[in-house]
Amino acid sequence: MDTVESIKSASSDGLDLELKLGLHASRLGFRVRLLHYLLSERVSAAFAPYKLRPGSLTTMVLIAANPGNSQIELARVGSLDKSSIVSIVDDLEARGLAIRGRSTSDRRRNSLFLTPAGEKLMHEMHLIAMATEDRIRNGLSAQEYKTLFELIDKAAQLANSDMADGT
Amino acid sequence: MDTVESIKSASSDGLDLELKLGLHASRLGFRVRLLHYLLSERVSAAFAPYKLRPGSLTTMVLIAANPGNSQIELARVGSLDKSSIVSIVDDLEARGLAIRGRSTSDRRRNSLFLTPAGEKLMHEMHLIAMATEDRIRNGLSAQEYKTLFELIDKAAQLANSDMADGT
DNA sequence: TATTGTTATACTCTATAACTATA
DNA sequence: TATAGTTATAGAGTATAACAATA
Repeated sequence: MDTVESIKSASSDGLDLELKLGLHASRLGFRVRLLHYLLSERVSAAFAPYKLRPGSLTTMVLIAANPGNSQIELARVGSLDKSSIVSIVDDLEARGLAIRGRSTSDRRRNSLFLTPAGEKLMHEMHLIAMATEDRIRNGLSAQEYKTLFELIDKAAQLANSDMADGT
Repeated sequence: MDTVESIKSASSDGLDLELKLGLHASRLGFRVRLLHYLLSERVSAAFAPYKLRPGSLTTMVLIAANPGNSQIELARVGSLDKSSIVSIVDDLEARGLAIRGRSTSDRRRNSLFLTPAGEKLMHEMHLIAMATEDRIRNGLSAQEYKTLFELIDKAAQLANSDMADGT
C-alpha cells in the first residue's frame, strides 16, 4: 500500500499538522468516509439557501429518470428509508415541484412525477452540485476520472453482493 | 461516461427492479455516498455488540498512531467535531481503553494514550472492520484495489484544496 | 484576545412500530 | 397475510454557543 499514510490538516495558522493514519491507512471505509464528508459538506453548503431536506435532489432526479415509479422503489435506490421519503415528497409537493398520483394498477402505490417547476429546479441544482465537484473532475485526467467511477461502481456492486450470499 | 447508468436493487421477491439514475449518473458524490452507505452499514452492524459510539475505532486508531496528541487534532483528521470527541474519549476512558493526561507544555491540552486493553480492542475491531471489506478487496485485482485507494486519495486532496483557495 | 476542553441545549435525522388502505 | 404509504414517537447524532482554564 503506497498511497498516503498520513493526512495533512491545514490549521488556521498555516501550521502543517500531519497525523499518521496507523491501521486506518489500509481501511477503504475510512478513505471513502473522508471523501464523502468533503463532498457532502460542500454540496450541503451550496444547497442551504434552498432550504430543502437532504435527499431532495436525489429524489427529484430519480423521479425524473423514472416517472410514475413508487416511493418504495425510490427509497431502495436512493438508500433512504420509506418513511423519510414521505416527508421529502410532502415537501416537494407543497412547493409544487412534484405530484403524487395513485397508481391505477395497484392503488396502494403512488405514482410520482415532477412538475415543470420541479424539472427546472432539478436542473439548476444539478449544475450547482456538479460545480462543487469541478476541482476533482479538472484535477484528474479524463482517464483517471473514468476509472474512479468504474472502480467505485465495482466496489459498490461487490459490497452489495455481500448481502446476497449471506457472508 | 460509460459506467453503470442504472442501479439494480434486489427486492425481497427476487424481482429485478432497475431504476435509471438520470442526472445522478454523472455525480461523483452520489456514487461515493452509495459506497459509503454500503460500507458503513456493514461495519456498524459488525460493531453493534461492542456498544461503542461511532467514531470510537477511528479515535483509538488515531491515538495509537499519534500518541500524546490533543483532542482537537484528532477531531480535524477524523472529520469529527471537538465536542463529539469529548464524549467518545469519556467513554473510552471509562472503559479503561484510553487515558487523558494533561500536556506539560500546554496545560490546556490533553495528551491522549491508549491502554494495553485499548490496543488489544483496537486490533480486534480492526480485523473485524477489514473483514467487512474482504469481498471488495478480493473482488478487485491487486492493481485495481491500489488504484482505487490512490484515486480516492487524490480526489480527497483536490476536494480539500477547494477550501484553501476559496473557489 | 485566542485556544482547549467541557457542558448544555436545541435541532435534525433515523429507526421503529403501529395504523390504513389496498392487494 | 403481505405490501405501500402514512403517522407518531423515541433515540441518536450533530451543531451551537457559552464557559473555565490556560496561553
